[in-house]
Amino acid sequence: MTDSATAAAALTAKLEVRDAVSPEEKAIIGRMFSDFRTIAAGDDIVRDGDRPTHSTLVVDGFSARYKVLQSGDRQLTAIHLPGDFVDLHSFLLKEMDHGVVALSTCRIATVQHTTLQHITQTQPHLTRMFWLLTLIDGAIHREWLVSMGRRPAIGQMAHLICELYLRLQSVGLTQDMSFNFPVTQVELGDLMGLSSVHVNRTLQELRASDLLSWRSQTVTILDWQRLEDLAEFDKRYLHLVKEPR
Amino acid sequence: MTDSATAAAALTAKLEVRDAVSPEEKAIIGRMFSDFRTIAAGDDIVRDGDRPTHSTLVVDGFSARYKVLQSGDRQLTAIHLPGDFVDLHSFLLKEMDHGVVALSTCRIATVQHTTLQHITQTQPHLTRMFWLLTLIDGAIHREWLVSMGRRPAIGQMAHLICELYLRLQSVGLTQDMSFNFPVTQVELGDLMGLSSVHVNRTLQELRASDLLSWRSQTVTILDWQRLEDLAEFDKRYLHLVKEPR
DNA sequence: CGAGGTCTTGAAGACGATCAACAAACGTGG
DNA sequence: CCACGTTTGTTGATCGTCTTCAAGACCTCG
Repeated sequence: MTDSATAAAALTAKLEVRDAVSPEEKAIIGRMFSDFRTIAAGDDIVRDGDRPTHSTLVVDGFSARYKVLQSGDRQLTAIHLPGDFVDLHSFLLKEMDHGVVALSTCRIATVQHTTLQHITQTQPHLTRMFWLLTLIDGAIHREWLVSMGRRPAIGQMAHLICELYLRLQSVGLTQDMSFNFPVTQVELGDLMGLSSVHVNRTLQELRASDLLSWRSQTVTILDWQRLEDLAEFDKRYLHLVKEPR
Repeated sequence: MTDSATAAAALTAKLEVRDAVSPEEKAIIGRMFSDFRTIAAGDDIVRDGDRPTHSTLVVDGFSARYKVLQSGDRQLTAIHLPGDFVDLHSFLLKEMDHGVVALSTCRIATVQHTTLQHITQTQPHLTRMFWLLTLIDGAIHREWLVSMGRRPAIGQMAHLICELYLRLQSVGLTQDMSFNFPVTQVELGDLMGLSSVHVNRTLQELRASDLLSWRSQTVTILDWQRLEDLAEFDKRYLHLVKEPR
């Protein structure tokens, strides 16, 4: 499969979970990506303050949005899986107000903003689908706010695992109850607003309760029901429902 | 001024901060609202689980998005000022994954989703402006994630005050360095993921440092520079820049 | 003037941070 | 394929921020 076809397939898969994608739309998506590149883990995909002329899609690998404070403390505000745009919002926001870092080696593809502009002029339904993608980003942000504000660390961790499992499952990246998740405990801490030491202890608690196992970057959920209960996980916020939009 | 004109003016003001609005677009906005209502403080404007057939704009008053956990703990995930849509996202997300509550008495107006649908079919630029509004919501969510995850309570509080000041100023609702903010300390706690007791002590600290005063719902910023420094506030995330979108 | 809500204060305790050290795993080059 | 260096994970001890609980003061509004 060509790079272009792989990128298109990843995006189309994500869209088709939520609505029908017409042959014409598939053709447009099939032609829209260019500039395929591989980014090393730890490198920036987009930098804070940039004014990109294109938006970037993750074709393979994990990346994250982040902001850094003067103290050096870092907060990751979103995590991107294959098929996710890392900065579709830069099309209209123009200036990046955060960076995007590759958490693992990432294969990426880009769409020119001029192409997106043309789509908004001629493809109302496809425009709404892209708008929808950014709305789901927002819904996830809200759920993370609840996790950070009101869930204890173990509930927050459980919630994150539930979310990742469903998001990965929706794009075919789970095997039974497990998935690959190549992040360190420091990164997990930056994701959840915790110290890496506390992440470590929280994970031990989850393992001791036989809720999950996590070895060599593979997470296996051992008891979905109890994990979901612990997290008070309600998947409606992921909007994994296929209907006309 | 009629209800319809007031709603249109509030929305247009917010849009014109970020991009030019054409006469035709103004005319469309002038006709799009209906169903003007007043909501009492504490009442829901939209309920979790609803499938609205319209989106709601706050014309006057303060409201907030929220989720509630089984423990009864509540987290507010966004605050809406006059001119803000509380659920523009329901147009595409379809099902509400959170509630929206009036923090003060609110005057609201609604737009039918069929009207929004028609706009997306015929008004590409206006569609992008509406999309932009939801993207700014997302940018604010991200900044709040940083606040909750990595800022101490006093920095988080300072950051919130800075944000509110600029957002209110951009729609003409500040007087010099002060603004009306009708929320209780319990609600502030729900906003920031803190207990009301800690909110109280944090506010005392801000007052003792002569950074702000807060009496009878009026916040006055006494030293913007030091407040901004304390918050590490960088207003770029509000995207208060007028440019073609 | 009374009543309910809101703010304030104190005391005690929990959750998570920090610091420091060591163990384990990984990957890189020889 | 082993050796070594670096990154990552783990543990213990101590500290600090924020929570909880409880009571009293204040304020607002009917």
